[in-house]
Amino acid sequence: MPRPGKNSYSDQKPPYSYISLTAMAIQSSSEKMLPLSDIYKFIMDRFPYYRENTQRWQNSLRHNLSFNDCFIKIPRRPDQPGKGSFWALHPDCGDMFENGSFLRRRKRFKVLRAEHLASKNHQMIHYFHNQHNQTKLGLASSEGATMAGIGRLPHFQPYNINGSQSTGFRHPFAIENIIGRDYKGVMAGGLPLASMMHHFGYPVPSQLSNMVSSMWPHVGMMDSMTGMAVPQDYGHFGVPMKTICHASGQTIPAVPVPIKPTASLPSVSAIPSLAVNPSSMCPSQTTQAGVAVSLLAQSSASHPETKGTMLHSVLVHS
DNA sequence: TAGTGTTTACTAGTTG
DNA sequence: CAACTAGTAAACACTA
Repeated sequence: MPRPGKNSYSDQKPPYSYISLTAMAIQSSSEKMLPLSDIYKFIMDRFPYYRENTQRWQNSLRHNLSFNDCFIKIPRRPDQPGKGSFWALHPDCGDMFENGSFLRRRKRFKVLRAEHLASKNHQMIHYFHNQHNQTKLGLASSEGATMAGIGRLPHFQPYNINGSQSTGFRHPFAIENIIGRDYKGVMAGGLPLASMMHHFGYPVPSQLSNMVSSMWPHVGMMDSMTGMAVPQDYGHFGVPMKTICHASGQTIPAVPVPIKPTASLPSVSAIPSLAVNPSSMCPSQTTQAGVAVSLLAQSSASHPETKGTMLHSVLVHS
């Protein structure tokens, strides 16, 4: 990577693959699906590098959308006139990048043929249309998830039901998770940033997020609570950071939980720090964490293999 | 007609 | 070193 301080980084190529960039764009949308033109726009808005050679990278991006099973095409409804379809993330593609590199996945996400047909052409469409309707109706998230049959889909939490990201969960592809993601279980919370930097050849989140904020200041900022980068627009719960938890004026250390499930990972109920004490948290954090833990417990019961992933976004008051 | 979507082919880099 | 992933180019079909 070029050294900071020299010229501007804004026209440097971001350290993300097209898959990452596309996923970020999709995850940034309120309905978790975007038409191609809006994906282009998201990328160009945030990464000046992609304001040039548009034909080249947009062709590549379209290739990725078609080629990779992690993206699903959602046909427009009659009340959504326009060109092209919407693109969304496959619910099960959440941990493709669990090795921490957003340039290269640990494995290509591939759905089984039968699932491919069913899931890409029916179930997902059904879900997204349901989600849209429930968003309009303001149904509770768990209710909506059940109705849409998405409760069976472990990685895909129904964000933005009720018009806000109220569950406290963030899809692993959410831009703030991609940019400011925990690295192989490193605890960002009480560790001096400088000491973390010595451990990895590739930037750990603090490095990466510092780099990102210096290269692309319009993308994100450092989260004072976690040392992780978050976009300027959102905190970890999809609301401006100021509104999250500063009632007492003090910063509350947050402990990102390793995204990768480990053999030693205790059950949710066995994690002392997850025994959330509502009185010790600000209201929004209480609600968010409560819902998160509750959903997590639900999901873990039926999908224990996803526990680690689900835990990733739960911020724990230490 | 421009934008969108699919497919094939190739190169380069990474991983096991 | 084989297998894999990412990026790129290009051809072609479809459609608003």
